[in-house]
Order: sequence, then structure tokens, then C-alpha cells
Amino acid sequence: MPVSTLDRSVTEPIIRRLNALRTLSAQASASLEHAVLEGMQRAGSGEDLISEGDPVDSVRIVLSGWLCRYKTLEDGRRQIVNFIFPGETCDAHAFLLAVMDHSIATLTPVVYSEIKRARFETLVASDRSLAEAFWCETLVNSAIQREWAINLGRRVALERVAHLFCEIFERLRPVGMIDGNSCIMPVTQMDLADATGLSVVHLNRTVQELRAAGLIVLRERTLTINDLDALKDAALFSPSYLQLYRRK
Amino acid sequence: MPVSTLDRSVTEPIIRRLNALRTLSAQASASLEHAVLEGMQRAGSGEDLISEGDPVDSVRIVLSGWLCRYKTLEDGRRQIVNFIFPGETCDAHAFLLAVMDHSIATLTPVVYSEIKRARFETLVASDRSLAEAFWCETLVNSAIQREWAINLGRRVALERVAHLFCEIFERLRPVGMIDGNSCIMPVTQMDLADATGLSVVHLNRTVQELRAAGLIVLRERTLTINDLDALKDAALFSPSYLQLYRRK
DNA sequence: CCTCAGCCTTAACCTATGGAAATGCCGGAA
DNA sequence: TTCCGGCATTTCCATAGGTTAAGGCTGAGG
Repeated sequence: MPVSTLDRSVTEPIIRRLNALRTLSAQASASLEHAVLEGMQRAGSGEDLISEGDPVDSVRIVLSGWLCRYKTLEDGRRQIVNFIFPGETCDAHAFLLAVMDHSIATLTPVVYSEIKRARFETLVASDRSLAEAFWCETLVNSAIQREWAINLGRRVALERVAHLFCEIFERLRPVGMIDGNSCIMPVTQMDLADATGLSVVHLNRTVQELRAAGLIVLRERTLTINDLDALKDAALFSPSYLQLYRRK
Repeated sequence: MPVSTLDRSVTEPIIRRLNALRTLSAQASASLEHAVLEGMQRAGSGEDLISEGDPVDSVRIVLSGWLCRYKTLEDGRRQIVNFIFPGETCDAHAFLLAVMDHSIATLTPVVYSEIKRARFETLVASDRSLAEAFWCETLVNSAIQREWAINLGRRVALERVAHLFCEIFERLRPVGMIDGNSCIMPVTQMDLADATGLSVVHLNRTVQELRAAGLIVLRERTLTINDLDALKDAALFSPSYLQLYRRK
């Protein structure tokens, strides 16, 4: 089956994402595309793709939709520890460890590709820049995780929520998912609360405050950032941890 | 220069640590030891080994002493995002990204080995289990980072501090740095506060509370855990994220 | 059309945690 | 010995954020 134009557009996010980390040869892109198209899957909103404690034996690459990594405490408290956007990889290399230390859930309907471990290892063994790009993905994820630590530990609610909005915006940009100064925000305030370590009530209060300050508009599942620079200032946001600009 | 008995004891933590992640052949251990002994360095307490924004071109392996990864906000707020213990690696693979997204500082005098990128890449290219062990190190670090997110976002002060103590204890165990139910705790309460996202005052209050509950003794830079199971319960601590037990 | 569930919003109240400042302890330097 | 700086501790007060509960909106299903 030849890779059609339609297929191209399906795999565009992952190609764009990895290319932002390492320049991929046409050859590498083609074999990646091929592997991705083989394993296409769909999931509805609110499903767990994989749960804490599960063994891992494949890699999932997100083509459309939003997901989150989360952990829970025995009594039900939940913390979203990261989001996963189109073009990102759910668990690259996670098979090197025994079992998942966290769960991954869909926040919207999702299209993804599941690539078995052996297939994935063959794929990355065939091209060094591809292998490095996937590793960079993993490393950038670590860096994001660290930024979340300071977000949760040291920023106050307003800064924290503003920071999350800035980060989402800047992570969606390179995969072409923003539209002017707007992007979709398909998650509930409960999800945002769990991502920022706040209660829903206080998350709501904080969103009101950002609205009142004229920094954002958030309605009908769309986030509009009126003044990105002002929001970044309010958030003490500095995007270098996202590694949007590649090392020469 | 032959590897003497003394050298053996110096490199023991890193060998033990990596062996806990992947079984290393005698050959692999030997070449690792060799590389480590070539690059021995010392640093005093309170020094930055590398700072946010610095380019990375080597790997540092800690042989003795404690370090931390931290990030700061413009106004000086600081968050320790992880500790680094003997046997752990400061920045394995960090050279794949452009620059450091965080800083690494010593909390005590430290002995470490600095291995240049090219040397490191040759080393890991020579043995698959060695390469995998270093990658696992990085992945376990990510997992710890995620646990810290839920710690900071969803645990209350008492649970948070108890959790940190449990984690430190369980991370020191595999490298042989605990003594019965005690381990050294060479950091200030300010450091513990910055690691748990609390103010120093409240960190102190919380430590008092743990003492009053008879769970711990903390004095003269030594932590004694009277009842580890009780402390784990109080912390909602479950060690699986540390990947202490290897996949078959 | 009505009902119901999910989500957002607001209000009232309360407490966990932060902030500032003073005290005390201890070990090292002079 | 004395002084000093770093650290732990305590007290007092302020407040950010949690909890509980209720009301309203909207869209899907019957």
C-alpha cells in the first residue's frame, strides 16, 4: 500500500515533532511513517491506555487527541504529571523497565499508532538520527517533568495556571495545533486542577482571575491568549526547558 | 595501572547501582571501572557542578557525597527537583540536548568521575547491557520525577516529608549506605524545605510532628527511622517507581 | 418536552501553610 | 576566651487555598 496524501497528513505531527529534535533523512521519515501506519488504533475519551503496574511491550505514538500521564494515591487523590500531545510518544523505551510507574489516559478521542517493541527496536536501529530523536523526546519529557516540579512546589496558583497555559500553547505550536492566539482546550477544569495540584474550586477562582486580568479567554473548549508576553510574565515562564531550538 | 583493591571500593557504588538495573559482564564492569578511574574529581560542599543554560559535553558519575538538581525562579524561589546519590549519574545523555534545563549542586563534599562524551559513547557502544543500564538510570530518574510531582501536588506536608525520607532511605539502601534503620542526612532543613516545596518554618514544624509521633529521630545529621512500615503508611509510600526489582 | 448527568460557578467557612522576626545552640576563627 | 555565622526552633500573625454545598447551564437521551 503506497503512502497516500491522506496518510501523510496523519503522520505529520510525529514527523514534525521528531524533526524538531533531529533532522530526519527522507529514508528515516519514510520507514517511520511506514511503521506508524501499520499500527493505527483509536481510543475514545476517558480510557486508560495503560495503567500503573502494567508491563510494557510496545510504543504508542499519538497522532491526534490529548492524553495525560497520571498517578493516584490510595484515597483517590489524583495528580496529572504530564500531558501528551499529537506527535508525542507515550512510552518510548519504557519497555526497558519492568512495569509502568504511572497510568496514561485519553482526555479526548485519540488516534495513535502502537508499535511492538521488536519492531520499534529494528526501526531505531536502522537510523541513528531517528534513534536520537526518540531519546531526545524522552529527555525533553524529563525536563518538562522537572519544570512541573518547580511549578507545583514553588509557584502560587495564578502563576501555576498561567504557566500551564503557556506550556500547552508552546507545545502545541510546533505541531501546528494553534490558530493565531488560540488553541483548543478540550479538558475539564477538574483535569486542569489535577495538573496544577489545586482543588477544582480554586482552579476555577484562578481562571476567573486570569480572565479578569484580561490575560485569557477560556470558553467553549477554546483558550485564547490575549497577550502571550503578559501571560508569560505572570507565569514566570521561560520556554528553554522545552528545547524548541535545536543544538547546532 | 592495575585496578587496586582501593579503587574497587571507590567504584563500588556505580557498579552496584548499574548491576541493580542490568547484569553487567565482568568485561563491562572492568571497562566501566577503567573509564571512571580516569576522570576522578573532587568538589566541595555547596558548589554548582553545572548550571541551567550550560552546554553539556560530559557525563558525571557520583562516587561519594550527595548532590541535588534544582531550578530557581527569577525572584529566588528555589525548588530541588531531585537528589543525586552515590552510584548515580548526573547527566547521562544530557549532551543529546542543547543545554541544561536545570542546575546541579553539591550538598556535601563529593567525589565524582567526569567522562567526556566521546569516551562515554565509546564505552556504552562496547556493551549492550551497559548502555541499557545507563538508559535505565535515566528512565528511573524520570519515574522519580513523576513521583515528586504527585508528592508536591497532592500530598500534605506530613505525608510529603515522610515520603521524602522513605525515598531517600530506599535509594541509599541498594548502594549500601544505610546502617540498620539509620542513614546520614547531611542536608539542612532549608534543603529539605526546597525539596518538599515547603517553607523552612513549616518543614521544621512537620519534622517535629514526625518526631512527636515517634516515627523518626533526626539529629546530628543522622536520620533514624524507628518504624519504617509506619513511616511508609504515613507517607502513602510505595517503592515500585524506584524499580528496585529488575525485570526478569 | 422533560429529565438527568456533567460541568462550571459562587458562596461561606475553615485550616494548612507561609512570612517575619526573635531566640538559642554550636562550632570555627581569631 | 570571645565573636560570629549558620542552622534549628518557636512564636505570632496573615492568607492562600481547601472543603462543602448549592445553583445554574447545557447537551444527550427518552
